[in-house]
Amino acid sequence: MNSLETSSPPADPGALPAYAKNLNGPQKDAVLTTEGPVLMLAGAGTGKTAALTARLAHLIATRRAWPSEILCVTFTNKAAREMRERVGRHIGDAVEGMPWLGTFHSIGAKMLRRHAELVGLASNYTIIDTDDQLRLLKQLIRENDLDEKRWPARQLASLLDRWKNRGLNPGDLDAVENEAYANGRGQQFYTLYQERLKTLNACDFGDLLLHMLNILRRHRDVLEQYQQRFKYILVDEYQDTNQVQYLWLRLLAQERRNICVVGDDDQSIYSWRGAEVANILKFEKDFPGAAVIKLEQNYRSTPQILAAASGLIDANSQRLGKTLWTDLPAGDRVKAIGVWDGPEEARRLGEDIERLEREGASLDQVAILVRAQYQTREVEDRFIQIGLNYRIIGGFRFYERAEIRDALAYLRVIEQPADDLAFERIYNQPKRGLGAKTLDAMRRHAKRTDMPLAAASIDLCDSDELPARARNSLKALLQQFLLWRENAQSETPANLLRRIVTESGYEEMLQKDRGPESAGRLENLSELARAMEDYDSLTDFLEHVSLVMENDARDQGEKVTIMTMHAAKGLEFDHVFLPGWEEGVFPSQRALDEGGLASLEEERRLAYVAITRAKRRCTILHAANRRIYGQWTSSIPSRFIEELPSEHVEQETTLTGGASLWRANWSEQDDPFAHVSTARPDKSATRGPGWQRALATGYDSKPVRVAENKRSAASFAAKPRSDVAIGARVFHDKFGYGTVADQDGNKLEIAFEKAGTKRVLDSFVKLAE
DNA sequence: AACCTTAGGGTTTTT
DNA sequence: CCCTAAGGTT
Repeated sequence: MNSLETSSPPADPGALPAYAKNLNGPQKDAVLTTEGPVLMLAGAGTGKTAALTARLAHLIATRRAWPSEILCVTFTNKAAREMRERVGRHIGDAVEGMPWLGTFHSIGAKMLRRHAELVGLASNYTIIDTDDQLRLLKQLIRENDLDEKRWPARQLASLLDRWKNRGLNPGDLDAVENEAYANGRGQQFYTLYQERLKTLNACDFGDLLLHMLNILRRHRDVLEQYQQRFKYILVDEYQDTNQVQYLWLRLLAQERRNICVVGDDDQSIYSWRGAEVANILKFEKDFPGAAVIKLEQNYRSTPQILAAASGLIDANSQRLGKTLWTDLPAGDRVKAIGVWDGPEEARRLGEDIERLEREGASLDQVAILVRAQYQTREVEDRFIQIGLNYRIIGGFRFYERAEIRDALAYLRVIEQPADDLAFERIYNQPKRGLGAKTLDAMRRHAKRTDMPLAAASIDLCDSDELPARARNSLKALLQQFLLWRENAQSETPANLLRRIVTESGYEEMLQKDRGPESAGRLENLSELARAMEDYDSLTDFLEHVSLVMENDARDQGEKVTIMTMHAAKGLEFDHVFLPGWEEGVFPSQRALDEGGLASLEEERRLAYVAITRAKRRCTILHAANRRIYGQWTSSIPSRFIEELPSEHVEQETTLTGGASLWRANWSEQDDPFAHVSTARPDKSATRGPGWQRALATGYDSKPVRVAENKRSAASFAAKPRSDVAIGARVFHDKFGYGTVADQDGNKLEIAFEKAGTKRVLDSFVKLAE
C-alpha cells in the first residue's frame, strides 16, 4: 500500500479516489460508467472482483445511491461474502447497510418473505432441500399409483428443476414437456407437487425465484416498488444465469436500465443445471446501447499458461472473443505427461508434489483438479500411503449430514407445526418403536381430518386406533414438542437445540452407538448449536441453514487441495495438476455420447477454466490404461491435449512402474500399445495426433526415468508380509491402532479403532504390542 | 424393526 | 468394481 492512498482526498479534481487507484484503464471504465447498461467481459484472472467492488464503492461514495438502493447478486454465498468483505474495505461499515447483496436465492427468499401471501404462503415458510423434495415426490408418486421404477422421483425432480429454471409454471408446460413424465402426466404432477408444498407452507429452491417472478409479473405495484428502490443492479457471473434469473433481472432493470453484468462466456460450465450462455451473448440486444467493457489483462498466469489456454479455447465457436495478455515473465511451458496407468499417475502426482515441496513450495498452493469425483480415490489412496497431506473439497456439506438434518427437522417442527416432512423424518429417530404401520395410521388420520401430521397425531392418540405401545410412545413425543415449543419462547435457539438433542434421546443414541462415526456426529451437533449462538430467531437461523450455511472445514496445516474443476472456478494456485486427460474421462463419455458439439464445447471451456487456475505451473497427465468399473480399459489422450498449441507444451512420457513390463518386449513391437489396440480395435481408429505426438516425443526417444522412492517401490513388490495376518492388531502412524480385517497381497484392510476401516499397504503398519 | 440379499447404476453442483 | 437403495426375510 502506498501512503498516498491512505491520505485525504486529493486536491486535483481529476485524480481518482482510493478505490480506483490501482485499476487499469478498462477496470476504471467499468467503475466510472455508472449510468446505463454495462456488459463487463472479464477473462480469467483479470481482476473482475476488484473492478466490481470498486464500482460498488464508487456508486456509494459519489452518493449516486444509498447502499440499500443497490441490488448486487452472486451465485454462491462465498462470492457474496467476498464481495461484502471487499466492498467493506472501501466504504467501511456502510457495507452493513447493503441488504440486497447476496445470492439470487437469498435475495429471492428475502423478497418472498415480504410478499408470501400473494402466492398463498405464510411468511415463515420453510425452504425444503432436495432430500425433502425427493421424499415428497415419492409420496406423491405412490399416492397416484405410479410405478416408481418406471418413473423415478429423481427424474421428476430434475424435470421440476428444469421447468422452474426456465420460469415455467404448471400451466405453461407445452405438450412435449408434459409428455416428459409418466406419459403426459407431467403437468398433473407438477400441479400436485405445488399444491402439496402450499399446504406444507414450503418452498423448494426453484420456488424462491419462480414465486418471486410470478409476483413481479402479476403485481405491478410490487414490481414498481422494487424498480424504484434499486437504482443500480450488479450481477456477477452473468454467464451462469438461467432463464428465470434472467427474466427476473430484466423486469427489475427495465425501468432505470442501470444494470451492470459481469461474466465470461468462456467460463460458462453450468449449462447442465440450467445456465444459459445465451443470456450473456444477447445482453447487447436486450439492453441496446450497452457499454461493453473488456477486461483482458491477466494478473494471474504466466504467458505460457495463458497462451496454452487461449489456444485451446480458440477451438470453440460462438465466442464473444477476448484476447488475454499479461505482463508477467514467461515461465514454464505447460507440461503434458503420459503414464502407463492410473496408479502410476497417482504415484507421479505424489512424486512431483513432493519435489515441489522440497523446492520450497507451499502445499496450499498446489491443487489437483479432476473432471469427476471418482478420480480422487486413486490419488487419495496414494497420498495416504506416502503420507502427503491433502484436503478434498466437495462431497458432503455440513448441513447435509444426517444428524444435522435430523436436528434441523426437530427445530422445523417446533417452528412450524405444519412441516410434515420434518416430522416424518424424526418421528422415529431416535427409535421409539414407531414404524411404518404407525406412520400409515397417522397419515390416514391426517388426510381424514385435513390436519398436518403432527396435529392429527395428537388427535389420533386420543382414539384407540393405535396399539397402546405405539400410542404412548407417540404421545410422549408430541408432549415433548409442546414443551419445546414453550421453551422456544424463552430460550435462545442454541440452548433449545441442546435441550432437544438431550431430551429427545438423540444424544444417548449416539453415545450408545460404538460406530466409528458417532463421536463425530455428536461433535457436529455441538458445532451446530455453536453456529446458532449468533441467531435470536429460529426462522432466521433455519433460513440461514438452508441457504447460506457452508462447510467451514477449518483444518490446520498445509495441504494439497483435491477438487473438481467445477469447484475450482474462481480460485487460483501456483501449481495445478490435471490428471485423467483421456477421451472418455475428459471429455467425459457422457459429453461425447450425448449433447453433441455444445456439450463438447462446454467440456473445452471446463479445460480452459482448469488451466487458467494455474499461476506458475500447470501439469496435465494422461494414462494409457485405466480401470473403469473394475475393467481395465486402454485409453487415448484427450483431444484437448492435442489442441494445446504445441509451442507452449512440453510433452513427456515416463517408463516407470508397470510400463517397464512392456518395455521388455520393446524391440519386438513397433507399436508399444499393439496389445492394447488388438484388445480394442475400435479405439485405435480414433487415435488422433495427440496420440501420435505422445508416441513420437516420449516413448521411443527419451524415456525419462523418474526416481522412485522406497515407498513407491513397495507397491510393486506385492509380497505380503508374513508376520501380519487377519485378526492381527497393528499400529499405523496416521490412523492409530486397528485390527486386520482382510489381507490381499501386500494390501491390508484394517478396521481402525478411531479412523474407521481403511486400506493400507502392510509396509505402513507395525504389529502392536 | 433390524438384518441381509440383490439389482442397478455409476459427470459436473448451488441454492 | 463398489456403493446405494429397495425388498424380502427373520
